[in-house]
Amino acid sequence: MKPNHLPKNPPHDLKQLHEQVTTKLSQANYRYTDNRRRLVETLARYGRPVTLPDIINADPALAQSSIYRNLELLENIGVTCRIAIGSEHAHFELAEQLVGHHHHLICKACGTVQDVHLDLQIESLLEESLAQIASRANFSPLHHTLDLHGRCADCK
Amino acid sequence: MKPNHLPKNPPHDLKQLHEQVTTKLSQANYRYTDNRRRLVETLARYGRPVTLPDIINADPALAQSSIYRNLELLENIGVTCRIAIGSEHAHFELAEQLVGHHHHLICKACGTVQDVHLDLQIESLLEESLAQIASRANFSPLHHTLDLHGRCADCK
DNA sequence: CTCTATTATAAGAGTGAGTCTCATTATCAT
DNA sequence: ATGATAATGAGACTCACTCTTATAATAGAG
Ligand SMILES: [Mn+2]
Ligand SMILES: [Mn+2]
Ligand SMILES: [Zn+2]
Ligand SMILES: [Zn+2]
Repeated sequence: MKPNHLPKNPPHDLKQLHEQVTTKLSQANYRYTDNRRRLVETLARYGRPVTLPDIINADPALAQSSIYRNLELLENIGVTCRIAIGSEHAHFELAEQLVGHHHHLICKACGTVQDVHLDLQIESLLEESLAQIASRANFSPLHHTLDLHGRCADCK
Repeated sequence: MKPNHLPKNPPHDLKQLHEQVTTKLSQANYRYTDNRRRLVETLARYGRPVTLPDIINADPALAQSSIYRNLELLENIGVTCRIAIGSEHAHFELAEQLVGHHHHLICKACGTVQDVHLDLQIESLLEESLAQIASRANFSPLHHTLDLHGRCADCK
């Protein structure tokens, strides 16, 4: 029912990603500066939600304040997404509009987050069930988040 | 964000709740002080995840530092739970050990969080699917979180 | 009931992730 | 080129949360 499953574009296709970001930026009358390009590229290279220190570690030339400013700008036009883990740092990744709907494995030990995809059948059953719950509570649903918490392969 | 309000009628199983908390505290060699009793009671009365200002608003006699300290202590013995919404304040509620497994409706406008229960059949299908995903990623699952984001009845 | 060791409290100082300011720099339009 | 606008980045600042520490409450021994 709900078109929550948008086409997934593999993050290894950097050129196509940059084209999509270019379009979104120009539609909002923003420039695709070198700073922004490197930020998007860093997120794409990681391929999983990362913290601000992760980003600076991958590209130390980027300034903290500029990264935060651009992450907010890019989030507003649907390029990136901020996710709230329990960790002291927020995590950032490419938006589902670009990389498709997915979920997260969150390691309680090292804090790393990994993308995973739910079986399409369960995903749609879940959507249906959540829509029911929402209408019962007179709640307007926008999107859901589903995280699995535990210990990653490296930490167990 | 609109102010939060306590429900008029406290649940009539408060006594049982206090008994359970007493047991957990004494097993860990902690005292069930007046501060801790009032904190647990405030969380029970709200019946949904609340922020620290919410708690102080409901019981202004409680000191901020004591609330934080006791919330951490109570979380360590499985009485309360801290949840990370995107909001500037963390949210706290009674642990699932005490109130059962459930999920959350999160309002993007006013920030309030509401407890909801998923259909048992879908819940077990989901568990199964997540277990598969975890084993495929060599990940040791502990628990999952499922939130529906949107606009609550009051805000839409 | 004292006395004492231990636990809990609370005011305020401290921490740090994230935001804001503003002077400088880059880019675009003419 | 010249002026207008957008973007940058260093550092000041905010504020949710933690830590310190002096005081208060409690349990247990005698
Ligand atoms: Mn999903
Ligand atoms: Mn569930
Ligand atoms: Zn790990
Ligand atoms: Zn609302």
